[in-house]
Amino acid sequence: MAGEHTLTETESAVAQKLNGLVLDFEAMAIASNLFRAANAVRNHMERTVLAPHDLTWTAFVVLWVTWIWEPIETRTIAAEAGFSKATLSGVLTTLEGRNLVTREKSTTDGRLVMVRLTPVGRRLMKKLFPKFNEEERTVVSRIHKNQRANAADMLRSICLAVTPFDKSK
Amino acid sequence: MAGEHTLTETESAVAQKLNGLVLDFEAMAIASNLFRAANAVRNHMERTVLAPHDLTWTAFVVLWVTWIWEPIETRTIAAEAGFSKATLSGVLTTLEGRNLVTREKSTTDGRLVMVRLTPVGRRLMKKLFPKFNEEERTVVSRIHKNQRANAADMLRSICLAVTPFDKSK
DNA sequence: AAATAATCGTTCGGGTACGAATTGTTTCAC
DNA sequence: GTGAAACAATTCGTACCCGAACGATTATTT
Repeated sequence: MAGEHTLTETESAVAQKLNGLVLDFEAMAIASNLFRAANAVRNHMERTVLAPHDLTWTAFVVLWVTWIWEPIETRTIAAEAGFSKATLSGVLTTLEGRNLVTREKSTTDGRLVMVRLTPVGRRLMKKLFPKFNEEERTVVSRIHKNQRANAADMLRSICLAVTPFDKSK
Repeated sequence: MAGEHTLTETESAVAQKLNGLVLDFEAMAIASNLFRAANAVRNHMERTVLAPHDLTWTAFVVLWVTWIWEPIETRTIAAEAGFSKATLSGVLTTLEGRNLVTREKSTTDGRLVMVRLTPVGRRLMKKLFPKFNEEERTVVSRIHKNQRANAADMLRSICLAVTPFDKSK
């Protein structure tokens, strides 16, 4: 993470490549840093909190969402966690094999599948989440306290801007 | 993306799960929104700009870094793009098979591999990047202009906070 | 009631993603 | 100068990750 080239160096290099074209370097910097940050945080979490319990970031997110809202439909987990149903299917199989979650057909609608945590999964989350939140505190530690609400808002604005539906307002 | 539960609902649900424990909900919101945003942006870019050219997000990032700095060492690409050398190896093989990049051993150090764009790759980037930047403009469109520099800084602060070395200052 | 459409979770194929082990190269100690 | 240590990229094994296609179930039409 954190490439060795500075922003200005990159800008002038790009400017040379596309002589005369109008580029929004500020937008470029935000998009680029958004990914550096997300990657850095995920790697940090996996190394410090998740790896000792043999959990990937994605697996943890699925456990977390299920823990909060169980019983929960798979489509809701996917929407809440932010990845596709196809991805979720595989992750659930992994977690099921490790006896952390259970799948069962909905009794009211045969198409739906309800997901729950096993007692083992519930115990794991109760132990893990405080540690996780502790590291989340590290993540934001260099953002001024009075700027943090602002930071969350900005990230929400970015989500809104690229969400397909409801682009108005 | 954009789960159906509001932040406050989530907070009270979590609070119930961990009765009495002190949690930093602001940190939680920032970390969570960071990933929603990063995912949303990547998916948006893949659907609007990249899919027509059969490129994944990662493949595009590799092409971009190479385009700006070629000839470039593989380890530098990985550092600049923010993922592991193991990942890069696979992506380079894919891009090489599509005749978009070339690999060649460094003449001065036999351990290093230098990567370049092929003419085809260079032509692709010259056409693609302006469209990409156009969409980056969409990404930041809902952040107030006078807040954008701030946004980039916050994301950099997050990177710094979780970067293993040089935690001081 | 029987086609038709919509919706759900899964599967499939191709492409990332990582840490650990591996292979090849250079450098360092002596 | 030769063995050891350091370093670079790749390979390996496992686990995501997505869109598209699929089969099963429910809803809608007529």
